[in-house]
Amino acid sequence: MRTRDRILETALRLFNEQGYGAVTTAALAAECGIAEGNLWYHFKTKHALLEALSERFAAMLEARLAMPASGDALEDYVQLLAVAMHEFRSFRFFFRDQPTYGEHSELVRARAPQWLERSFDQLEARLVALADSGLLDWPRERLRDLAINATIILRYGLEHYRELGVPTEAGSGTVRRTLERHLTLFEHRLTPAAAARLHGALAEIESAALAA
Amino acid sequence: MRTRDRILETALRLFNEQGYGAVTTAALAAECGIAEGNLWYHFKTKHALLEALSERFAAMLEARLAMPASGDALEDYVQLLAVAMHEFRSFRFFFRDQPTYGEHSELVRARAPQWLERSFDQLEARLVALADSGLLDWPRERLRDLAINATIILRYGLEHYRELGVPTEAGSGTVRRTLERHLTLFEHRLTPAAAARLHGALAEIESAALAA
DNA sequence: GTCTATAGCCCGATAGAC
DNA sequence: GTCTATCGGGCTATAGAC
Repeated sequence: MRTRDRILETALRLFNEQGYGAVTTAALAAECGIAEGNLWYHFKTKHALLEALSERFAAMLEARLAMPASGDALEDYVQLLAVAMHEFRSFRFFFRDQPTYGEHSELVRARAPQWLERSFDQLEARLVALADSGLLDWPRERLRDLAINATIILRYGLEHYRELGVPTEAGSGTVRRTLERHLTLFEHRLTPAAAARLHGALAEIESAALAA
Repeated sequence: MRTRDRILETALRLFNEQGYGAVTTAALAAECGIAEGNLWYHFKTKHALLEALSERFAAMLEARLAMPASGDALEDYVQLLAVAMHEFRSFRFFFRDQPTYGEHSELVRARAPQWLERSFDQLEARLVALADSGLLDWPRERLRDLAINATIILRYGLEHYRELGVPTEAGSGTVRRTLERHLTLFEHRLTPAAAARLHGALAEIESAALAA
């Protein structure tokens, strides 16, 4: 069973780096240090490998969507940001290459709209908690637009820096910069104390991700 | 010379719909109504076809970046939005598929960072004009972050709706919705009159794009 | 479970007649 | 300029020995 897991981990890494279509089964086998034929023993097709990764991806998303709130609105918001940014990087190719024709699992393509809507719900709920705690002053009927904009900024953060020619590996500081800039969306409507606590907490997210 | 142009137009349409890698030269020739061999008379390689499209893309970008300001800050901002949204749709695959390994022209990959920075400059300048006109109340040192966030929201608008499962063809209303939501970024800091004028102007952008 | 060898396919590109 | 015919190569996947 260890070979199968090593294939999955190596495939995920290579897909994240180069994209599903650009990674040949020959290259994958070489990187795993096994013969190409052995690949087909563990996965009948290349697509089956993608489906196996999709299930791990789905599990990670569902775990994040089921994340309980502690009651400390500010802490909960930061926690969601940390988990989400980790998710974007861990399964980067699912987020990045989704549009590319034919490269995606039916599982992901079918559930993506609902996952996205539920992610908006989740982020919006945490923003509502901030507002209800008196830390954020924002008209409630516009909190959803704020949640959607924040999601887009955070989600495409890595690709934004890649296009700028900035290295995006873990520790590059791009996650931190994305998080800081996303605060521009509503920072001026936070209490000064809440804004200060948020800035401090964001600084720790990237280092926490590196330690993990 | 007309066949060459028809190839370019058809290729651009198919690439925008399916991606460069997913469009085979056989499919392209069939869609053009010509033999595949004829393709190689007009373009030595598939990559040369991409380079030819890249030059048109570059020309469109440079034209937008050189767009003069009329002096009416609000009018100029709306005009920039209209041109940019048209650009995103016209050369959608360049924006969408840029990360996909090997699918891009050296020309685009090399110039992308500078184009992006200059686009931020351009948008920031128009926001500064809004602020200087007294229509927008925003701290000047944070206008660049606002410009970057706005660019990301606008640029990934189509892909955001695609992922949600919403049709994104011209006339689908997704451009209008993206423009409206991007106003959430700073609408509350506009004078009421400016906000009203902006909302009215945005409504016309999509219909203008359809007429064009 | 892992290997070697190879089949089968599709794609980009060439050659050369018209 | 446009066509038909075909090649060479790379990729996914299979067959079968060990």
